[in-house]
Amino acid sequence: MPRPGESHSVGHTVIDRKPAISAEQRMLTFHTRLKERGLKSTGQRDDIARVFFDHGHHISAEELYAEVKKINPHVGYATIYRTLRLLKECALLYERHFDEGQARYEAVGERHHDHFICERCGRIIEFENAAIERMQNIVARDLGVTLTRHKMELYGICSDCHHAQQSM
Amino acid sequence: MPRPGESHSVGHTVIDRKPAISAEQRMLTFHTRLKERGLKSTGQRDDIARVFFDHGHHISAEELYAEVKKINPHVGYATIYRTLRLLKECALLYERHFDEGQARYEAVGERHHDHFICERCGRIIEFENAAIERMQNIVARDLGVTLTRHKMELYGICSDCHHAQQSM
DNA sequence: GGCGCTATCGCAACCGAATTCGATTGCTCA
DNA sequence: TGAGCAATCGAATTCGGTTGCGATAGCGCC
Repeated sequence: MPRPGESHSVGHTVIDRKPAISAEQRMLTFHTRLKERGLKSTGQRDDIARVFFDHGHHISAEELYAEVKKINPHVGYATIYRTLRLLKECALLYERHFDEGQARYEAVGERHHDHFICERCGRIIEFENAAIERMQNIVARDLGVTLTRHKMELYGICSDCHHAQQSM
Repeated sequence: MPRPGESHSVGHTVIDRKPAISAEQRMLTFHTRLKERGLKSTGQRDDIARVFFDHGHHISAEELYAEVKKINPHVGYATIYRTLRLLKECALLYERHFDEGQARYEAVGERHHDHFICERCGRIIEFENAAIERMQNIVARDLGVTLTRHKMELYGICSDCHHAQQSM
C-alpha cells in the first residue's frame, strides 16, 4: 500500500509512487557495492551520491554539479560524470534520455514506472500501468523476441499548463 | 489488408507494415512542399531525398552520407543534415533517437508504429498494437493531461540472435 | 536565352554533452 | 607511517550535430 501523500491511483494508473528506501540506506548500499568491487569511498563520491539521493528524481548532471558545488566547491565536472557512471554500474541509478538535450538521472526504486513529460513546463510525471506492461509482454511473444527492458514516454501538456493557458 | 510479403499479424500485433507510397510520389510531394515555402529544388537535395526514400527505414545521417557520396561525391555533411531537417519540416520524415548515439531517420508513412530494437544485432522491428495505444490514452485521461505524441521502444534479443546463441 | 536576386552549397569552425588524458593527490591497509 | 595504486582535477578531446561565410547556382522575369 502506498503511504499517504506519496502516491495515489486513478483508474488503473498509479501516479508518483515514491520508493521507501532512505538516502541513508542507499549510501550504505553504495559503500558496500564499492567495497565489493575493490573501489574506494571518497569524500567527493560521498558528497555527490548524497546530494543525488537527497535530491531524488530526474536531476541532470549540470544541476547535480551546481548542487554539489554548494557543499564542496572543489568537485570537478568529470568527477560528477564518473560518479554517476559508478552509481549506474552499482545499479543505484537509471540514466534517462528524454527528448532533447542532456541525460537525466533517477535513483533506482523498487518498482518500474514510465514517464509523462510536459512539453510546455518540462514537468515529469511518473506512472505505472500494469495493463501496458502486460501488453508489452504479449507483443514480445508475438514478435518472437526476448525483452530485457523498455522505454515508454508520453509527451503532451500537463493539467497545470492547460489551466494556465485557459485563464490567459 | 496488407499486401503479401509486406506485413503480417500475430495475435493483435501487426509487424512491419510497409507504406504504399512510392519514392516517386514522395519526391513530388517534396518538390511541392519546397515550392509552397518559397524554397528551391536543387541537385543535392534531390540526390539526398531520393537516396533516403529509396533506402527507407532507420538510416543514420552517417549511412545516408556514405550512400549519397556514391552518387554525388561533392555533397557535404552539412547539406545532409540541412536536407534532413528540411524533410522533417516538410513532414516527410521522422527523427528517432533510439538508445545510444546518433539519430535515425525514417520516411513518414500513413500509420503510427512502435519499435523493438535488438540489443545484440541492432535490428529494428516495427509493430503496431492497438491495445497499447488505447491504454496510453486511458493513462493520459487518468493523469489529466493532453497527449501530443509518445515514444515506446522495446529492447531485447531478437529471434535470430537467440538461435545464433543456442547453436554456438 | 540571359540577368540578377537570393537561397543554397561546401568547408571549416563551432557548439554542448560527455569522456579521456596526464599529472597530482590522497585513501587504505599493512 | 609510508608504499602503492585508485581517485581527482582541469584541460583537451571526442562525438553528433549546427552555423557562418564566401562562392555558387536555381528560378522568376524579361
